[in-house]
Amino acid sequence: MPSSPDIEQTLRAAQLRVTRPRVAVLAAVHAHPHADTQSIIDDVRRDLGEVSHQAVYDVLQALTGAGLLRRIQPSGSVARYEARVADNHHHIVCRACGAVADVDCALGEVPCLTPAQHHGYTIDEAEVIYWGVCPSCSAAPIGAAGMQAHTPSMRVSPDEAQFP
Amino acid sequence: MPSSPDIEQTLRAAQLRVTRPRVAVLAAVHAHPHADTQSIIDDVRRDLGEVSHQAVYDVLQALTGAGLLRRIQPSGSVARYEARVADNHHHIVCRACGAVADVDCALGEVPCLTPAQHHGYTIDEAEVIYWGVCPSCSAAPIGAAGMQAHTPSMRVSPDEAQFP
DNA sequence: GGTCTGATCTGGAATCAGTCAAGTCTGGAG
DNA sequence: CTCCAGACTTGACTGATTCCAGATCAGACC
Repeated sequence: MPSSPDIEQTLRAAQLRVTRPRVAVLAAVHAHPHADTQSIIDDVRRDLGEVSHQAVYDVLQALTGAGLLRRIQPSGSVARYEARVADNHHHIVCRACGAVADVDCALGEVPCLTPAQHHGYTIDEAEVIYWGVCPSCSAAPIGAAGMQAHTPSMRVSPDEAQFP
Repeated sequence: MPSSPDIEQTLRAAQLRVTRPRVAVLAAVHAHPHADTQSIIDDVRRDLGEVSHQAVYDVLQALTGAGLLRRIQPSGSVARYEARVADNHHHIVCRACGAVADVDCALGEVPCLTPAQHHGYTIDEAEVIYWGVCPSCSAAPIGAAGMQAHTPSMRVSPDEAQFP
């Protein structure tokens, strides 16, 4: 996890001004990959005191636009952010609790960008989401029993994404 | 595209009661693959007159649960539905206009369910979204110029998903 | 260090997809 | 034809996200 000076360095390298909310947001995402916006807001406030949600949304958008963060949004979930942007990795999402885990790209470096047909589209990213059930939800089938057969639309509050 | 009796047959086969809203919703999705909820509501109302949005939401959920429809939701887009559920195909989404196109699964039948690591998860579905720019947006770079470098978060109103 | 300027932040309100709850209606089994 | 579980209507609500206008601030230049 990068230190505060590292984070400032990163921001400057991306031609972004260094502000306390930005540093805090970037630190929060580094600390809690796949965190949702509300968790990030909470974490930033724990760090800095009162910060408007608008500031956090703006910062997230700026950092995502600069390529410092990546936004992921599995069906039925709110937007989540992660700081691992260098590689083309994918995600496994638990249908029961919404927990997200990283997976390396199955096919190598920049690989899976060649679909069977491209319909004339210029492809620049392949986003793969594996849906399944995480180990802890498999172990506790009570909670998993009520889940939807297809895409889950319930409010997810995965252990992994909540801050302790 | 199935006729109205075909649709009723399909509903009965899925142990669902045949109601006018259900037939209309199923017909609308067959007619307009990748349509968003609002478009479906509009189409159903054009067909039946006043129908509550709640009814359409309920019907979409029931049909999705019964496996008659598949729900897809690319990041930054609203929920979309399609009636092609038999195979495990994927989608190409245009970053500029949000248009969606189908792609057959690159690896065969039920293939891409084996990620590089599974972290103990039990995988049952792999959802692949290719991000790129569609031919018409490539041809008209004016509109495409302002797009986000990463995931688009603007309100998409793709030609393909709107009804003519 | 002081000043300027454009980017950023604040606070509030608006928007919009989706959900909830309670009452009414109806398809289809008997 | 009757009945009733399931489907639909109505209306309000939630929660995520965006928009706006004015205040503040970081960084560059003097």
